[in-house]
Amino acid sequence: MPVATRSAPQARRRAAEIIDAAAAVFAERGYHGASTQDIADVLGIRQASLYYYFPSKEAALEQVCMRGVEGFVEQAAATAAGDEPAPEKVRLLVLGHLAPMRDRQPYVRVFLRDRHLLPDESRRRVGRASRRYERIIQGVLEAGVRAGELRADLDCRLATLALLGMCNAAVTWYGAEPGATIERIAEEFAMLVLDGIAPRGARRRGRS
Amino acid sequence: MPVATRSAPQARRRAAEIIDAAAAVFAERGYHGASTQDIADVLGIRQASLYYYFPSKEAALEQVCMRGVEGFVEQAAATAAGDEPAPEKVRLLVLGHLAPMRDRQPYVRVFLRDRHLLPDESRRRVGRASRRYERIIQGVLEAGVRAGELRADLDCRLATLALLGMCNAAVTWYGAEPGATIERIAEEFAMLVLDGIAPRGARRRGRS
DNA sequence: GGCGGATTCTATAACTCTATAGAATTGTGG
DNA sequence: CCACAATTCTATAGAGTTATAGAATCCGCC
Repeated sequence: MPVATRSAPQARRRAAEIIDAAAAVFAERGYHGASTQDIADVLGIRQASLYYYFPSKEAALEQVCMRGVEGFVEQAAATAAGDEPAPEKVRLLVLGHLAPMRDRQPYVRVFLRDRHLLPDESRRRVGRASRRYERIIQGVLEAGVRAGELRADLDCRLATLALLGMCNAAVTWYGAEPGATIERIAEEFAMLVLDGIAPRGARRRGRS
Repeated sequence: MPVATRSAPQARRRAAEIIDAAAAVFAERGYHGASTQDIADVLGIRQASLYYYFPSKEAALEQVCMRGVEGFVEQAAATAAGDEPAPEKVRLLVLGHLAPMRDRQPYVRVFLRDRHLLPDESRRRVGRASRRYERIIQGVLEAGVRAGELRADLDCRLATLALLGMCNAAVTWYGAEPGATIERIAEEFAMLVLDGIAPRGARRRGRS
């Protein structure tokens, strides 16, 4: 019965190439700035041929965004569940957040910039995932404060937003900053978040 | 000779309203996602009437972006030239960077997201301004390190990028985070950057 | 070698968007 | 109240975009 000419793995690989091209084009020009013609050009096929692989441009964005988020929540949840001290967890969270920017930069970039353009249903779905992710990180910080492993007067909400903003920005310049590997960035960012840029002894907190 | 019917101030005010509308629409939907029709709808006028105020949609983006950057370099240069200690300068830089997000959020938002869509010449101009801004901040950090006011082993380049990323992200959620005024955000972010989130004594640097 | 599904192509409908041309309207200073 | 510049309008050209229909081609397998 199954008379498949091209093998299923072959077909899946081709489908992945199509989405790769879409991700690359969306990442470079933005969803609205990119045309399906641009995607076809990258692949060397005709614009209409794309519609064999996805039913609409929006559906392509959805696939790209889905690959852009995948793994974040799981990785963070695993880190949060570990029994390392909070500072070490923060280190792991930073690295876990930055690593996908090396491994699937275009996908993450599109997700971060254009997820709000998704159709209602999937937008709400990724919205929920994002909020869950934020809450995991914030939870790690709050637990750290309770355990006395992090500063007692920390505003965990703002610290979470700061951490995410700092890391997310990397997607815009990673690859253009010479010498900045993901590991180096992660280490430096973690150190910065944990200890700050002021020297060890000097704490100019309660006004000198 | 000058027979102006509507006074010049009146005309300038109207022109500002037009650009305000463009900024609001670009900020909400992105440059490519927004149509000139959308801008006209906000103003309650016809799409073609906009072209009395700007010669092209691109020119409107240019005006919005220009107002989005204006002041950043000047403010940072003034802070850098002051004689406060480096940590205090960092505090001022953070506040100076965040304040425009309260006072002209749509403009800053459009600038941050869509400046790379500008036509070549103006893109290069704002590119130069951005680089100058980054260099001022990085210069403050480097001077602080040399003066012993900041940690000696700091990577000033990455710290600069971290600081900017952290602050820039605020434009996406400021106004949606209840209770987060610009002053509170600035204070918290400055504290975070300077001292980190780890408690005062605990420095887990040279592995516990 | 040729069958049949998988893949790509041609052609085009239907729509949206920017921008221009020129007419109509508005409102103020003389 | 009128002349005239400033402002807005109607109408539309022209280019580009998404998506569909159906034909053509490809290719592993019998």
